[in-house]
Amino acid sequence: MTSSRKARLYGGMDAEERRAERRLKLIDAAIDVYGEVGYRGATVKAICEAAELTERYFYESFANSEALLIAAYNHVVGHLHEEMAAAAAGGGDDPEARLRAALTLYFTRLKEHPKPARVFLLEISGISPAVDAVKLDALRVFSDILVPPARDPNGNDKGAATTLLSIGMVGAVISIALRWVSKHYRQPVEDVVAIAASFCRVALTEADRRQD
Amino acid sequence: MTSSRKARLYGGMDAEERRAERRLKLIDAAIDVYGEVGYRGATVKAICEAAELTERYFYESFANSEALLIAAYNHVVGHLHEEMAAAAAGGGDDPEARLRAALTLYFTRLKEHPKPARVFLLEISGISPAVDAVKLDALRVFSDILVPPARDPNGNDKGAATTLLSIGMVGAVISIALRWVSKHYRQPVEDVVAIAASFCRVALTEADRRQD
DNA sequence: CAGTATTGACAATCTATATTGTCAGATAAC
DNA sequence: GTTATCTGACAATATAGATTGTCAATACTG
Repeated sequence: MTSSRKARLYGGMDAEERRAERRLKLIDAAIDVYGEVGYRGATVKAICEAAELTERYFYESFANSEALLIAAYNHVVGHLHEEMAAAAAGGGDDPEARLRAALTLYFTRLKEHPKPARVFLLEISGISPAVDAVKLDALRVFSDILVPPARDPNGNDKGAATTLLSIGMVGAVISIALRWVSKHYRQPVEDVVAIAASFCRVALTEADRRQD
Repeated sequence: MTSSRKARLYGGMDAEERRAERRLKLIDAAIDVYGEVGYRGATVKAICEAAELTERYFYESFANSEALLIAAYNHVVGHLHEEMAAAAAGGGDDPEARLRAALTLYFTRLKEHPKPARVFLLEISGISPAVDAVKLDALRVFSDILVPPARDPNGNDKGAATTLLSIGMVGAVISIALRWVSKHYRQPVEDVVAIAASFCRVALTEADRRQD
């Protein structure tokens, strides 16, 4: 008991730390592999090899492939959203400025990291209900960053029509991103941002109009 | 030779006709099954059972599952696009009227036929490069129906920026449709059309603006 | 009716991968 | 240096479904 209370150290890390490190390596490897061959083409074996770990450690951290996909997605997208939110905050109070700042960051990151880009744009669709739910959640966050939800003075939820506007906006931005990525980043970032912003403006102004 | 020139009739149909009929039954069954369990959840066996045919006939008409998915998709979407084009034509010369007519038809059909809707909205994403290509093609047609491509007086192709506008527009419309379908058609058709149209208007007006 | 083409049911095979299990060697603790 | 823990390689098993093959029953033809 006394000696087993704290796990033996390996490489200066206790059991928990080692586990966490392996988990992270698997997530990184997964992003790499998904980026190469797609989620469906990615085998557990291939991911483990890329992570320089064996299958054993895969099942130590994840119940199955899907769990890893979700973890990888959340890893990438969580980070991205934080950055976007920060960028938006830098735009001050002007909705238009916030929007452009967030979009600029989004498309810049997309261009800097093609493989993660593939994970959260492409690979995440239509895998399973669980994955869809995760994605849906992320898109809501994404939308809220671009165009913060307008609540009426009573603090009520926005209406169904406004939701569809958000959905459409995000759909447009994602589709543009997808195309831009798949065509190897033809246009400069600022051009793409301008085009995406024109769709976001619909959500911005329509939502106002409907609130009168 | 003389007697084998014409195939034996079964049920009043010659070999070719019977083959065509079975093919059609398989496509219909596939749409049904995809609508229930998704493309990935759909086994060859299940589709054959739904079609009241055996696996043999599956491989008679299709090289593999993917081929059937593509056939089913083209079947559904080809028909839809014809109808949309006709509806648009009924809108006369006014781009706005054409747009609304086409969108109204689109969302109306979506509501009338939930299962085919699932096939061409959801099931078609990220299966394989071949399927993606088919989808890409269909979306281009879809886009051209909603907002006919503006060609400059010299008949040149539209620019890359205009392409991204089309992509964004279609992305918005499809996303709205997806949500509307998955939430069981909450809003009336005309409301959804109005929202979708507001995104299409971006492509309409921006394309003009950029052409000056 | 005899003979052949066609069909339907289903078994056999094949492939691919996930998942679990084994074990020898390496590493840290004492 | 001895022992317990941990690690890496890899074998064994399980599953699922596609694809091909067999054969008797059925429907047509002349």
